[in-house]
Amino acid sequence: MTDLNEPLTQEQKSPEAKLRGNGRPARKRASVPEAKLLEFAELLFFAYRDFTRDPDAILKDFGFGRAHHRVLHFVNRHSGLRVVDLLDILTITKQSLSRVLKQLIDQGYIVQQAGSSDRRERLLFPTDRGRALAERLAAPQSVRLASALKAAGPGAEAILRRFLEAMVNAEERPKVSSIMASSPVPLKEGGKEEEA
Amino acid sequence: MTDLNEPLTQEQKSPEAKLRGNGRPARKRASVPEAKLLEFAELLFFAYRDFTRDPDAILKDFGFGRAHHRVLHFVNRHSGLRVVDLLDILTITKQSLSRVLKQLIDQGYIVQQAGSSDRRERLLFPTDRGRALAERLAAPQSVRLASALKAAGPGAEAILRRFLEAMVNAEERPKVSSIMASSPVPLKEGGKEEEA
DNA sequence: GAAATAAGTCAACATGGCTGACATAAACGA
DNA sequence: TCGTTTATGTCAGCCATGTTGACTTATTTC
Repeated sequence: MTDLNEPLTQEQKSPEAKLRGNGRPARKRASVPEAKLLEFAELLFFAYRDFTRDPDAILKDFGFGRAHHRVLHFVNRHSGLRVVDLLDILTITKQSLSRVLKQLIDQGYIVQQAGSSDRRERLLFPTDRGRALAERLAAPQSVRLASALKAAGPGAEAILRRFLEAMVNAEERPKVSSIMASSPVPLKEGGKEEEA
Repeated sequence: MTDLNEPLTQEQKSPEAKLRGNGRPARKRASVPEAKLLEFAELLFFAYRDFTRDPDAILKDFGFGRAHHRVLHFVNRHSGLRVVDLLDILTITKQSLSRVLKQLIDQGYIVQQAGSSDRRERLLFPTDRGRALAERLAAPQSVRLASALKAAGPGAEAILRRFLEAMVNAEERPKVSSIMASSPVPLKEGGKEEEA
């Protein structure tokens, strides 16, 4: 909304200002003004801040943190993925992943199964218990998303999808598409599910 | 609190299932199906993951972290805000804020000024240096947002704004609006700006 | 003048990132 | 067949940033 140009507090403008020329776009297409872009950045911060609130509260009761949620989510939604896939998705080191994954396995939320074609691989699957927790964590987020999409108005789904996809690093997009396309693979029975 | 069920050794329990009834929405309006909502949740994760990447890399060169970015951003965009405002925005404790704020002040990115009507208050302002860093951190994010908005297509701005606003907790919305409406307040001269 | 408020500080602790080094099993290539 | 690469796991320690709790200092307010 309004607010436009942004006062510029002091004067003499300070050093940088090397990327943005001035205050007026002038040439080029009517691209979104800088000030408006920064508002979107802020809104994104607030939206994400609250998006994670509900699951965080639930996780606390289980002695887990947000890192556990991320792992459990992707294992549940794309079960059968490998450890290396998870590392790639989360963009963390295997040592970091190891810590939370181990806890989820030890406490019976996730099980591993050696890959059939490559037995070095450890494919990850949620247990019933893991699915239950994943769904419980997802529930408030789904409610929030559904109501926000509704509030956004008609056409929001397609536009938001394009927006979010374009926010991802270009080189990462094929990877993200491929992950999102991967349906959950059923756990092969017969392996030692060490429980259940 | 609660502590409820907790680990409970094996499964044989599958606690959840209490929030979601089944798999079919059946009645109600044609709301977005659960699976699609979870895709948006994933996309939001990927988008935010990459949204923070560029500034994180820059911050590293300065010996700062994401927490410094958040503080500097809000002080720059809404200069003159009080410490308590910042706590409210970030939803962290003052001890957490204190650590990063102190560093930003000590290193000349932010200055404080006692409030004129209430001298207990410490109003926060960016220095030239602080503004410069804030803008440098914002630049790649603005580029990303601008291109994502363009990719989203016509009408994206209004829809995205409504979506993001609705993603914020309802009780928080007035606060967020008020923050976003607050233009930067100029630093009153006479204080000691210790650099520039 | 007492109480409430804004801010700051110290200390201890938890989570979840990181690097580096190294181990094991399985697959692969020459 | 053997040596290398790959997928995974693990130990040890460090860092950033969140937490709680206790307490101090100004300043405003009643």
